[in-house]
Amino acid sequence: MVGTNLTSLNDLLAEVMKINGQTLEDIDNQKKQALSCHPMRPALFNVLCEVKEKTSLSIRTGVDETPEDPQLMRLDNMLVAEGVAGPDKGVPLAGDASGGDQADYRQKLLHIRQVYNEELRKYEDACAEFTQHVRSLLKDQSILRPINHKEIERMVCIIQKKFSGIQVQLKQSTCEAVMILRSRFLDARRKRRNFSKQATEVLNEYFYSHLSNPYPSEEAKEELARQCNITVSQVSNWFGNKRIRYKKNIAKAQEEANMYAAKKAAAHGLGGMAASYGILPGASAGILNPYPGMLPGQDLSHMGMSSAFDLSAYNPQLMAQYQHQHQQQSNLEEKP
DNA sequence: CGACATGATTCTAA
DNA sequence: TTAGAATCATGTCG
Repeated sequence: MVGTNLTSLNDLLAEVMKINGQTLEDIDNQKKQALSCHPMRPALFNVLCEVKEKTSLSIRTGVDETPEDPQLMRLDNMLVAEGVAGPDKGVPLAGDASGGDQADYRQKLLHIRQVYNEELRKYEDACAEFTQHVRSLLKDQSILRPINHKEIERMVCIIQKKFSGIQVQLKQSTCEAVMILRSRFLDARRKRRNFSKQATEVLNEYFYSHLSNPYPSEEAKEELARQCNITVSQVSNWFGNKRIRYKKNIAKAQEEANMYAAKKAAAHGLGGMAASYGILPGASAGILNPYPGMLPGQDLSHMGMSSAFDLSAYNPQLMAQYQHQHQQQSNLEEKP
C-alpha cells in the first residue's frame, strides 16, 4: 500500500480539499467527473464511512428543533403592530389629535418600512442562495463521502439559524428606529398647544348652554370641531376635561357659567334670557344665585332626575374653598 | 422659577 | 365603547 496508490490518494484528497475550500464556487463538471471516476474513490468512500461510524457524527439529527424563538416573535409582533411589517395600514397610533406631523411621521415610518423590507429581502435572497449552494455542494460531495439527506437538512437548518440571527439583528435595529421615531412623535403629539381664544369661547358657550346635558352628539362635535378648527377628538377631550373639572370646581365654574350665560343674554338682548337664567350680567353669581347648589344653565328643567350630568358630587365646602382661591377668575372677560 | 391652567393620555368600570 | 378619573406634560402668568 505504498507508491502510486499513495500518490493517487493524495491527489484525490487534494481535490477534495479543493472542493471544501471552494465553498461557494461552482465546480466544474469536469472536475466532478474526474473525482467520481477516480480509481480510489470507492476506497476513500469506505474509509470515510468507517470514520463516520466511529465518530458517530450521524446520530445527532433533528434533536434541537428551533423552539420558536420568543425574542424573534416579540420583534415580529412589534414590527407588525408598528406598521413596519405586515400590510401597509394607516397611521396606527391612537387618537388623531395632532394634525401636521402625522404626515411627517407616516413618511418616516414608510422609509423605515422600505429599508427594512429591502434588507429583509436581501437577507432572504442571500440565505436562499447560500443554502442552495451548500446543498449542491454537499450533494456533490456525497459521491466522495457519506452524507445522508438528514445531514444536509441539518446543515441547511444551521445555515438558516445563522441567517435568522442576522435577521434578528435587523429587526432589532428596526424596532429601535421605530421606537425612537415613535417616542419623538409622541413627544410632539404631547406638545400641547392651547386652543385659540375663539375656540375656547365656542366650546364654553356650548358647554354652558347645555349644562344639564353637556354631551354633544357626534354631529354637534363635528360642528364644534369645524367652528373651532380642531379635531373631533379634541372636542371630545375638551368636553371630557371640562365636565370633570367643572364638577371638581363648581364655584369657579359657576362664575364662568354666569359669564357665558350673561354673554349670551347680552347677545340676545337682556330681556328674556338673563331673566330665565335667574342671573344678571356682571354680578357675582355665587352670591346672587339664590340656589347655591344649583347651577345656571339653559335646561334647568332637566336638572332633576333626568340629567345625565349628575352633580351630586357637589360639595358646598368645596365651593367656599375655591371661592377665595380663584378670585381673579373672571377678569379675562369683557375685552371690547 | 413655581403655581396653576389646560390639552392629551391612560386606566378603570359599566 | 365611552365616561370619568387620575395623571402627564406643556403653556402661561406673576
